[in-house]
Amino acid sequence: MNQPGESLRDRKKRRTRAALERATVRLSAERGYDHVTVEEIAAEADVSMRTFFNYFASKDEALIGADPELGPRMAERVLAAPDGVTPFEAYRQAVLAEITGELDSARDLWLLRKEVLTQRPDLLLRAFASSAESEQLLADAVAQRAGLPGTHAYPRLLVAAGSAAFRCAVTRWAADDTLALGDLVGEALALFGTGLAHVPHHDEGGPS
Amino acid sequence: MNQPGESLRDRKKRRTRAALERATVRLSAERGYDHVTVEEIAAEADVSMRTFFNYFASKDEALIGADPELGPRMAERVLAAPDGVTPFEAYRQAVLAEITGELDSARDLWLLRKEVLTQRPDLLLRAFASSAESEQLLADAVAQRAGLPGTHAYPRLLVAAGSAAFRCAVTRWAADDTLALGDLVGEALALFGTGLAHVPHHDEGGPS
DNA sequence: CTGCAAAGTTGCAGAGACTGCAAAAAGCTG
DNA sequence: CAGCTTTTTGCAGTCTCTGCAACTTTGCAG
Repeated sequence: MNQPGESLRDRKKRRTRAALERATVRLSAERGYDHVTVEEIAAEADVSMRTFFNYFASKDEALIGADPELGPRMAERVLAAPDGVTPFEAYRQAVLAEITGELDSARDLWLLRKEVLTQRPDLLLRAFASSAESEQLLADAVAQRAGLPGTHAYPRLLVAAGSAAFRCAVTRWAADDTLALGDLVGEALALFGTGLAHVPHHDEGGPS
Repeated sequence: MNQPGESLRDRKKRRTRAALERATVRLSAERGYDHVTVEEIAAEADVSMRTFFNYFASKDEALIGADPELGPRMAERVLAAPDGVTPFEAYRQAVLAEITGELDSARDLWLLRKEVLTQRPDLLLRAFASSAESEQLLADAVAQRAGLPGTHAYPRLLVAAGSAAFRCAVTRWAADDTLALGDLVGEALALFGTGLAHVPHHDEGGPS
């Protein structure tokens, strides 16, 4: 009875993961990240502490809601983009799609995360530490699409630029939430696209 | 008797820090990063474990040899560049100067680090996690130089691009050490300078 | 429905990173 | 030497994270 949809098992797993992520974010926003123990998070999600670590390799990962399928999903998106689209553009679309999807389905969580990250900016950087594997995967996809050997700098730089863009965008978003996170990421990627050699004009918040 | 040079205290501190860094790198290269405990590192450097944590906030920091003065030093370099030099160029020079200086004074350590990072690429990413503060400092310097408000994306993106360039360069260097690390960083920064929107030509290893 | 296999959960014991505190040691200065 | 500041150290304790083995839940086929 294993419909393509989801087995009971899969549904439960998804719920547990979501509960743990949610508990981590909520409690951290409430009391501060390091005044919350994994034990408390697990209790809040109604599982044992040991189970927490079956889902997330670290507290950091849980805070950011690390998704093991994100890397593969984005890689697929990059490869699936229509011909004639540049690797940069394909990657850019993949990033933006991922972000709008995330904000669409869990905007409330991101608002709480923003609180936590405002207090502890280093957590954002740390959260990306576990994504080394995903970056590799994505870089390979970009390389394939660009017809470059895996040793070339370009693919790695592009995906590294992507996470840098995301990080900077979140930081700015946290400081001034009148702007949409998606737009900020878009702006950052645009700058990376045209190059940083010259300083961009200083017409902030001008007419759209 | 406090000559502008260095007091005995300062000299000892410097030596202890260097010994800890060196012990961390050497033992990690020898046995693998997580088969080395802080206790062993401290013993190797002839200090107590508690002293290790007076110098480095984490094992990660010790492996990479985190230097508390690096941020300020680079910020100063950026601000001290002659007028007429673009912020990008000033930053680029600061990065390259730092790297050649480092390789000049401790090439052997970097060769060992390369071994460790080949086994555990995620450590490179993690090592940067503690540099959030430094990045902020540097971004402010770049902003000042560029005459931009601290809220602008450009300065943050530039310094983020810098660490991305460094990370990617080290990764490539680890995979193929016929190339000079400094050149790889330079190449990466050049790509960020001209923009990632178009795929660069594929003439690897062509005539210098 | 029943029994079996696969997948997931749990508790436990333990290693090891890291912190706060206060005492001891070492370097500095008059 | 005496007094002061900085550094080192030991110790107790908290917390993250892991391996292991028992136990429970789900999926499935007879």
